Amino acid sequence: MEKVKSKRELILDIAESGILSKGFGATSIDEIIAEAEITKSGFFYHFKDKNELARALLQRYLDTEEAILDDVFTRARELHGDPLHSFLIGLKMLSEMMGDLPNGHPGCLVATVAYSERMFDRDVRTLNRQAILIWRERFLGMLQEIAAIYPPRDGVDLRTVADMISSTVEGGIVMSRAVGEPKVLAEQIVLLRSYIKLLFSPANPC
Amino acid sequence: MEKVKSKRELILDIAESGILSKGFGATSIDEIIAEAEITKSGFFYHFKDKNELARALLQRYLDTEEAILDDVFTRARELHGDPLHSFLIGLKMLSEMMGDLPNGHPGCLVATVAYSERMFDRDVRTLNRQAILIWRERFLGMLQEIAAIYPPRDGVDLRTVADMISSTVEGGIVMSRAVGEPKVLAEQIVLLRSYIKLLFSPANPC
DNA sequence: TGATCACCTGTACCGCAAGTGCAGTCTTCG
DNA sequence: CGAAGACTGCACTTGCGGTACAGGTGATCA
Repeated sequence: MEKVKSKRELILDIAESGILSKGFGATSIDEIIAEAEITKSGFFYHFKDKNELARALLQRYLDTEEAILDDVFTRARELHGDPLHSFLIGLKMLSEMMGDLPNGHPGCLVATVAYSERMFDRDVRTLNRQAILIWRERFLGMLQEIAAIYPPRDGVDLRTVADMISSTVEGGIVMSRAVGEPKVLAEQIVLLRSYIKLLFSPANPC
Repeated sequence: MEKVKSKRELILDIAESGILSKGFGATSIDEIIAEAEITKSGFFYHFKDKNELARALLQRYLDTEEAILDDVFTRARELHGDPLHSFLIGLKMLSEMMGDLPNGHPGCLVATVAYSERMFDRDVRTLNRQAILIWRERFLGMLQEIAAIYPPRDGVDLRTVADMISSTVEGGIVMSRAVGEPKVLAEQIVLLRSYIKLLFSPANPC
């Protein structure tokens, strides 16, 4: 029984892949309903307009991203009790995960929303903003735990470093897509890892 | 005589600000011609379709970006003869420049193209790819010059570090826009600078 | 002077996409 | 049986991208 998947979920799947490859505006409802084998009325039964589709899509996307991050850093912590080392392991796992995607990372909906502000309503934009802030807090918590044991070099603000994690992923995705080299994203995460390592390794004032 | 600006340039200006705030698909030709006070025929006289507008826009954008980078790193080199120090000065200047933009960075057309692949034709996508590769070579050249004097820590590939410069800017822009905090971009460039500094500072094997 | 050209205007039209509205249908479940 | 959930079918509106083509106007140049 593969047919447990509801039409609603099917619409979300089709819309997501369309939006990530073509953008929100270029993914037509006609195209989505053709692939989902439903009618236009069927579409509007589930979503009152395209913005509601965007909202549902973003929410679903953020939920799975959060689950992935939870999983990676929980497993990393199981492999090493030390906060710094487990964080570095987590970043390595993240990098490998990104490198293993056959066609490269499909793109981040957060960036899609960020780059088409006015196409989305307040709700969608707020949801997007909240997601970034949640990532900021997540990574900041981990960094503070690290900093309590390994004092970081002066002059760096931990919140900025926390943002750097998200920023590296977003930037890496843009670069990978623009240049057509999926490996770029993985490389950038490795470089980020190298920075974190340097940042928290004891300064040796020879 | 302010009227030296041709209608063509005016169209490009209006289209650019529209695209950066709403995305390519959401910026209608009707809207552009209304603001430019020309007719639809006038628009299609200059650009045979929307894709040609995109191509011209991207080309113009890339030219000004290149001019800015040239200017910043040339001035930085005049301030300090050493490649590492002048590079660090250049990054600082770049960061300050980004922080000084009153409404934050308006967004990068390269990312817009990267995130709406299928909306643009081959020409536009190739142009976009070339731009990233040019940036890669530019920064790689500077990094090699630095590495010749200050041997970098093992395990880092200079090409990846070169990509990191572009990646940081792209990621920083996405973050700034998504969260509504213009300063994030400037902060991320400062952090990148801090990494470059650590990377090329002599390792002290105490 | 008048011919040419760049740079437009005006009008009419096409097809597609995003909706709106609403009546009807099939299925499932209490 | 009846009600609710998950749709279908169809007709219609608006806006957008684009085409086609017939002009118009001011500057430049032989």
